Amino acid sequence: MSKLKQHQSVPIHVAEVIKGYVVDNCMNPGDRLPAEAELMKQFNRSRGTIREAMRILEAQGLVKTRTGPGGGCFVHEVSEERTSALLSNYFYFRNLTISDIYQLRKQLEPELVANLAGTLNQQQIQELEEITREYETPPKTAEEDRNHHRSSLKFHAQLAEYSSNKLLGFFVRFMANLLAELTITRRLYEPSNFELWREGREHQLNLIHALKVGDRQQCRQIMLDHMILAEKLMQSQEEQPIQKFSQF
Amino acid sequence: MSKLKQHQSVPIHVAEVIKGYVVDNCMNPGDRLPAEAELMKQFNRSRGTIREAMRILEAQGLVKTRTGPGGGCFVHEVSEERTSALLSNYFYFRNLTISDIYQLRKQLEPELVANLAGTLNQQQIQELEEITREYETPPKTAEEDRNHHRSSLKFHAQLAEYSSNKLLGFFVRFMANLLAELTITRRLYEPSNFELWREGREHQLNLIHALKVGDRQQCRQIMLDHMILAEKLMQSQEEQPIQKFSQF
DNA sequence: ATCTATTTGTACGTATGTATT
DNA sequence: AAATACATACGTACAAATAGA
Repeated sequence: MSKLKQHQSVPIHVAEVIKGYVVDNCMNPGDRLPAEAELMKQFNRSRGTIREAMRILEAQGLVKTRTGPGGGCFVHEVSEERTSALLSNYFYFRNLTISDIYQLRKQLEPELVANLAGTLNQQQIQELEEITREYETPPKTAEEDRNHHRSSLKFHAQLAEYSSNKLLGFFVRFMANLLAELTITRRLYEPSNFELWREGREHQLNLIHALKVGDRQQCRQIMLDHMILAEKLMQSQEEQPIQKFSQF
Repeated sequence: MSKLKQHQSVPIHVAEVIKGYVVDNCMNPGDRLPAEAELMKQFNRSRGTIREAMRILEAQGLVKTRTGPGGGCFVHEVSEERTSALLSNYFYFRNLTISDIYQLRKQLEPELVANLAGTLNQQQIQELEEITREYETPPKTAEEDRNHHRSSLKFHAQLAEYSSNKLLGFFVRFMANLLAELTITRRLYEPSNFELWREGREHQLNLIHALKVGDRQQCRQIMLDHMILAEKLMQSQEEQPIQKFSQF
């Protein structure tokens, strides 16, 4: 078990073994790992080494540490923010384009809302309506346009939240976050684009209605139309690649 | 810049600042970060603290360290394995099911191969054919069946590799890896399932042909059929949630 | 409210390992 | 083969946080 893999630094190895320990013992979020002193004895390593191992696990979001008596290192559910940030970093050097993202959105978001049709409760519908109110008036400035844009993406992230398919939900939210980070000014606030703004908003209102009455096919179609429209809007910008290191 | 966020440990803060430094200076993979001694001076921190910060960045896959003269800490392109492992960890406590994954595969894989139709070169086609040869005879034992299963998933991962859409490619590969980690024995080697094995294999051969001649619609349809078949095969197993901490 | 014990956090010095020149 | 420049690991000391007496 504690055989050291060649050319792998000791802290990394320690971190891996601890990870295995968590899995083997079916530990759950909140459960406490042995204290540093204990681990020093078990691995026969110095404090610094054990601590570096802990930092590795912490960076991966798998544990949280607390000081004080009863403190220590605790198993922790990996947060969505962290995972999302880590995934963004992966794409940092890989130059995604707007069309790459929209190819996926066109596939996944209609599917997501079709699943949601007729399953949302009163409160969830209200939350969606709440968000749409954030952009009920046409944007008049670049600043306002950016806010509208972000709120609109929040609408999609919220839908993803409701999905019972956690994998689908995560992917959809991740893409919405990627787009939100761009904070592109689409110059939608210029008069020529009022019509597009109106159409986009109408889509979302129609979608909410279709979700209420549970019309799967209608949901799917509206979302697809909406994606095509949204892509058109963003494509009007130069096709700049997406590049950003996420902090957390 | 170096204002310390409250309740954020020093190493994490140092790691964040270094990350910002990489972004601000548009550093690329291979570029060298300041040496430990240098960072100790700049941040006015001890060696241990700087090293913990480095461990954090390393765990995120953003840097690699090398010993020796001319060694040090280098910016590194986040590897797919690492990202994939981190993402798996996120889903560790979230109990994904086989159907969750297949809902996505059914949407994404047909789209992926449609894009690939007529774009693959001689060598790429050969690589695919190579993989299919790994399961040209029906499996006779549980062990053989597992290997077939993994090879088949390798076929899908390889297709994803060819996609010009890096986002789509990553998602598809990630799902293939998730399924491969399951190493479920499907008892496909039992006589009753020969027919299903034959059908699945035929799909892949037909797909290669359709890719060659560049029939987008055909590619899409074959892959969809294949996904439906594959799901049926896996669903014949009890619907166990997917739970595994990825090592790397 | 204060003190005390526990546990992590930070710092420093030193010795050793390792790859390049 | 030796010198060099760097990372790796250890041990100790003390600081900070927190829970409980």
